[in-house]
Amino acid sequence: MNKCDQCIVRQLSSLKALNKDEVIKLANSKTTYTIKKGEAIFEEGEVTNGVFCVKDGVGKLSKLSANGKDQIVKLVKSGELLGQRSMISNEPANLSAKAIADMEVCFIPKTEIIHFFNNNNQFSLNLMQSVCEDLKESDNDKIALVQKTVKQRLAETLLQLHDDFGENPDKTLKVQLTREELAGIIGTATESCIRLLSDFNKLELIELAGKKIILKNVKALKKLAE
Amino acid sequence: MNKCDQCIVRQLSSLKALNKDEVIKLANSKTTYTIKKGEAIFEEGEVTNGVFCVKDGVGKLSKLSANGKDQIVKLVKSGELLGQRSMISNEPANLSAKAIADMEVCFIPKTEIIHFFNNNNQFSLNLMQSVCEDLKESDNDKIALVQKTVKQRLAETLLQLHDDFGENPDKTLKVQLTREELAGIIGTATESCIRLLSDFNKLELIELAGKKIILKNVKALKKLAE
DNA sequence: TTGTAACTATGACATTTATCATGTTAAAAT
DNA sequence: ATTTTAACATGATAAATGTCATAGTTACAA
Repeated sequence: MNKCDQCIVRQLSSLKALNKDEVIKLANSKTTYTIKKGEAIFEEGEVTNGVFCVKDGVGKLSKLSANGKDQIVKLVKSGELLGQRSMISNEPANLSAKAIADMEVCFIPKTEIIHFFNNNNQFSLNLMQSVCEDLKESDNDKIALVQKTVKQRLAETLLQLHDDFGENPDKTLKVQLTREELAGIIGTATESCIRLLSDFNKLELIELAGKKIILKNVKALKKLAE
Repeated sequence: MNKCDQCIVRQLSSLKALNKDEVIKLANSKTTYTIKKGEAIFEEGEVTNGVFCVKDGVGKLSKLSANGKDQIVKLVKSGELLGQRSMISNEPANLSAKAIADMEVCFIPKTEIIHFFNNNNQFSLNLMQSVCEDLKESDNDKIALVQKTVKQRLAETLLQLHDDFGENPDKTLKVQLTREELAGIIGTATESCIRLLSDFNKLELIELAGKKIILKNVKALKKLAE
C-alpha cells in the first residue's frame, strides 16, 4: 500500500532521494487535499508547518499589493513542492498559494521533512538545489523586469508558458490564465497586457482563439523577447 | 594558529555551526585575497568551485544587460558568504561579484563545504536558511519593482542602506555608491536617480554632501517608501 | 599644475505604460 | 431563457520614466 512510491512528485522533486523506508514513512504521514480553481492552499502570513506536494493541477505563488493587484511570483506545476522556503526559514508564508487549475496536493508535516533533511544527505542537497534554482529564477526575473519592456516580457512569458506547460491538441496553451493573471506574471496593468496580446495577434505572432492563446510564430517571439 | 575562529564570517554566516576540528580544517584549506574597489571576485559565467567569505569591505552581485546597464541584485557586506548558489547548483555563476569598497575575502574550496554540508546538520540547515533568506528578499524586490514607483524604491533603498551599513561620524551613509550604482539597485536610469536625489534634497528628506548622502528625515522617507 | 576622464547635474523631449471610461462578449446563476 | 456578473477589448488621456544633449564638478594622473 506504498502509494507515494509511484507518485509524480516522488519522481520529480527532492523526494526522489528517499529510500523505501522513508517513502513508507512519508505515505503514512501525508494528508491529501483537493483544491478547486481559485481556492487558496495557503495565504500570505499563514504558518504552514510543512510542505505541499503538487500531484496535479497548476498553482500560483503571488502577493497582493496595496492597490489590489496580484503580482505572481511563480507558477507551480505537478511534481513540485510548495512552501519549502517558509518551512525552512521557520517563518509564516511570504506569498499566497492559489490554484489556477483544480489541484490535488499532499501535505507533509514539517517533522517528517526535517527528519529526512537530517538523515538523508541526498535529500537535503536536492532540497537545497531546488531553492537555489528558485533563487536564480527570481534574480533573473528581477533583472528582466528592469531591463526589458513589457512587450519583451510578454513574449518571453508566453514562450515560457509553452515550454513549461505545453499545448493542447488544438495547439492552444495548456495553462489557462486570465489576462489579469498573465499581467500579474509580467508585471503590468491588465489593459496593457490585453492591448499587447491584440498587437501580437495582428502581427500574427500569436492567435487568439477566444480566451485561449496559440503561439503561431515562435521564432519571431523569441527574437522579440531578447 | 586557528585564525578562522575569531573571524567575523565565522561569527555571522552559516559557518558558525562548525566545531573546532572543522574550523581547523577550514583554516588549512582557505586562501585569502585582497580585492580593490572596482575589481571582480568572479564574473558571470565563471566556474567558481567554492565560496568566498567576505571578511571586510562591500561587494555587489550584478548582471550586465545588453544596453550596458549593470543591474545590482544584492549588496554583500562583511560576515557574508558569496557564491553559495552556483556552488550548490553546480553551475557557473549567474551573476558577477565586484568590490564596491576594498575587500578582503577568503576562498573556501567546494570539497570542504560539501564535506561540512554532509556531516554537520546545523551547518547545512544554516546554509539552506541563508539561501532561503536570499530567495525571500529577491521575491520581495521583484514585487517592489512592479508595484512601487522609482521614487518609492529610492526612498526604500536609502533606508535599507542606512540600516545595513550604518553612517559615518558626519552622518553620511557608510556605503559609498556612485549614482549609477544606486540607480542599478533601484532599477532605473542614472539620470532619473540623480534627479530624484535632487528632489529629495530640495524637500529636505536628505542632504547631499558632495557625492555623499545624509538621511535628514527618516520618518518622511519611510512614509514615502510605503 | 594642468589636463583628462569620470561623475554629477539639469533641461528638453520622446516613449512607455498606467489609468479612466466605456463598450462588448462570454460565462454563470437564477 | 434571461439576468447578472466577470472577463475581454479599445480609445483617450495622463503620468512616469527614459533618452539625448550639454555643462559643471571632482578626482586623479601626467
